[in-house]
Amino acid sequence: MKKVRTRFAPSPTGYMHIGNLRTALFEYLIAKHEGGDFLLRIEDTDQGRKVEGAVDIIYETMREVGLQHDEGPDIGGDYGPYIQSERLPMYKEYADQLVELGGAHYCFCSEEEVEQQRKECELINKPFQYDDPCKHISLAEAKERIAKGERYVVRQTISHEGATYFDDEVYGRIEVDNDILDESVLLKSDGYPTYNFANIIDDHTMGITHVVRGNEYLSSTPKYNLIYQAYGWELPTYVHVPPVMKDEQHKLSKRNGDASFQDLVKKGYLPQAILNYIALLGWAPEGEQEIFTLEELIRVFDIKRISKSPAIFDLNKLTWMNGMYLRALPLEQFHELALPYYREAIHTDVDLIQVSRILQQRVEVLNQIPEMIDFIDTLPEYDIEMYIHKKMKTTYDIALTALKNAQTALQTVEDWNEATVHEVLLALPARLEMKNGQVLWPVRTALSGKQFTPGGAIEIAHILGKEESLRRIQVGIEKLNKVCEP
RNA sequence: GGCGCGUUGGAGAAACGGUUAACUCACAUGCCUUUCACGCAUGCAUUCACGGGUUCGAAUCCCGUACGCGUCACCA
Repeated sequence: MKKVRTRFAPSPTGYMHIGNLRTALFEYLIAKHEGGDFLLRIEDTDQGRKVEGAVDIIYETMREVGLQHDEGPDIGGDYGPYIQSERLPMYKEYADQLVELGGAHYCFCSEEEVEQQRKECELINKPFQYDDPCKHISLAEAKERIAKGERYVVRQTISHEGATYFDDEVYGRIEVDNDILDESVLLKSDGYPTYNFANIIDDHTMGITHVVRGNEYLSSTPKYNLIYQAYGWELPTYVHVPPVMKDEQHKLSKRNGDASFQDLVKKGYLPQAILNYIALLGWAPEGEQEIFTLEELIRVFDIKRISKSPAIFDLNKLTWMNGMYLRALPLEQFHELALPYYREAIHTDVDLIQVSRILQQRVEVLNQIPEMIDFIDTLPEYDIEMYIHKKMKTTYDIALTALKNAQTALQTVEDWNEATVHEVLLALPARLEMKNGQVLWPVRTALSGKQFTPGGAIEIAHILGKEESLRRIQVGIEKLNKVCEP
């Protein structure tokens, strides 16, 4: 059994697509599940689309999610170079060889001539197939014209007899009649290979055993298999994967403003959570487990369980999963991740590790943090009606009583910490013949001025400190005094 | 339009011809609880796009229809 080799071959466009990242993940998992190699190849033949620093973003992303490649432009390997633009001379050589083998021919037609035929096809609503007069030019004559400096392309030669098929690992046997196959350009007149040709040559010369790619290539794959046949090369195993959609009709794409990997990270999604979530798009594990480490994914991944139908990216579920990851983190690690977000909202001197303690159980996405804790810095303006809570059975009078008693009780606390505050506050309900909520709800409201807060009255009081807590309770008392009869 | 592929609840999905169609997210309700969140529990597809057929029996096999996506570049 040959060693499995897969490749991730992105174009350096400046960001990492979620769909591409998922393809990379599948490629990585397929290789690693079999103990094989995963390589990185940069497809930069489109010079017009080149973006400065884009390659670094690719390295950075792969590093962040832990998809470590075994060979690539940055680390080398036995099959280099791993950047397509550095492999240019090779494609021409292979193209010439293919012509000798009868799998392609030189074509001297102008783009206008091709365009004209395409228009005619469109007019009668026929699928476009270029009927190339150059097919009948003898090889000797063609070489002569090339020698004289005529511009030419190398175009695939396809016999219109019969049918060709291939067996895809996901979609099964795909078969098409040869007479619908267009003879497309392999080597452009500027000497650059077309994408598909470069792919064939690179995949073969790099010993790729499993070609994993989007299912948009499903219908053109038979055509390119003809090239493998002409060279006498062994076909790779094909794994076509279904697309990742943003809704039923549209693929997820950065061009439509959909989130890229780095956008999500910027919002506070963890790379590991993102990776885990996208593994579940178009693939399902055998059991009921959904949270997986990369190691676990490698172990359980199975090509057979890749789905044929498109999967819609659900931010909702990613958010849930991100929360699971956040909660599973050691406190110190969560704290470190949260720190930058604290700085956005908190400028007073509070014990931020205490903030992390109560926040970790409640945050789902890190960028929710500033909004959740803004009350720590300054007590927001709040409506007095917040003191009324049906379930807690509070009224203005009860709230006022609770606050006044809390105030006097808290003033006596010397050593201000959660235990002491807890002790003092929880002594009140019994003494006042109230329910816990009737005391703690008003106190929490006075301390935060918010409907919902991370943590309860005691935790918040601890974080705010004695002085600020008492000040806020006093504010609450004054508010309530206005509506309560003395 | 030709060709290719797909279609299980709002989303991800399981099922591989055989009792009440797993599980997760979302949603709803209840419990827990000082709010929220967590956690726990319950509910949420009499039905698998639709119509035929095969079979004792079909979401699962076959045929057709509809809808969606892809592809038909000297773009990747």
